[in-house]
Amino acid sequence: MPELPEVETVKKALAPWLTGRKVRRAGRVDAPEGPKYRGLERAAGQRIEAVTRLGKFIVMPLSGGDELVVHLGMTGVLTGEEPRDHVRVLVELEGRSQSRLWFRDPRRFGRFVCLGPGEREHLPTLARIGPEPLSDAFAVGAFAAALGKTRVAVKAALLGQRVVAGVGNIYADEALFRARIHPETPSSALARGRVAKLHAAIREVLSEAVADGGTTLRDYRQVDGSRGEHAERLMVYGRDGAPCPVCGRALVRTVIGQRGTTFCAHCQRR
DNA sequence: CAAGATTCCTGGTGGC
DNA sequence: TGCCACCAGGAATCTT
Repeated sequence: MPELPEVETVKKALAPWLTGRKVRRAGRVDAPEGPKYRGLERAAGQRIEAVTRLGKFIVMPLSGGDELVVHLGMTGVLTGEEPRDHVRVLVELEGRSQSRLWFRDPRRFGRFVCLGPGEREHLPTLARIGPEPLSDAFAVGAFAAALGKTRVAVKAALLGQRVVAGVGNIYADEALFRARIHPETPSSALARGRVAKLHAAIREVLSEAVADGGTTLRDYRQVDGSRGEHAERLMVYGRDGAPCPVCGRALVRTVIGQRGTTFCAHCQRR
């Protein structure tokens, strides 16, 4: 799924293309009216001042004070080449070259909206997003304090986006494996040393995946259509039944917070 | 408020 | 081009 490394890769490709361009028109294509595509018409006439990322959200501040916000969901793809089907949003830019940005999203779990000042409450997760894991804002002390506030499974806490931004199902499993932490461990039960290991593991896993251009399992693609190469380096995600890379015992699968979870019951302890 | 459950959606998969 | 039930999953929304 598109998580921080995938969205970061997309953002890097979009930034040189879109920054400074003026929106001629933006709107829904093959999609029903609704909160997932709200307010797009308002982007017309405004210049894209920057292409940034907050967790899994792509945020583009506009010259008129609004902002375009995109979440890729599970299957969302941003592209400069016209897709054959499942186009949800089209943004037309002023100028002759590369003047169309398409949002293709077969499953429609993604969002593409234009928000005015103070309207981020329309995206509650964005409004309460946690610190960026690859920035200095992600401090061990604050991470420990946030984890200490709840007894939900540590994996569920990581997926919540409030303790740390941008971690999804793939990298939660990978980080917990590296930190040798059982995914069902109550968040607040983690000793400080283990929190520090998890903090480091999250940063390692995400930065390595960013260097690989993300993880392509099925739908995710870089903006130029190429695959992210991190899939072959995954140690546990999607590998249930395969041998643990460390101890060789079969990796097991369970469900935590309605999410498939793969881990090593021997190496990862509560 | 916290925590868990449900919902959205459709391509891919596996069983028959 | 066989048919079809079932699954995956991020975030919003609903329920407890």
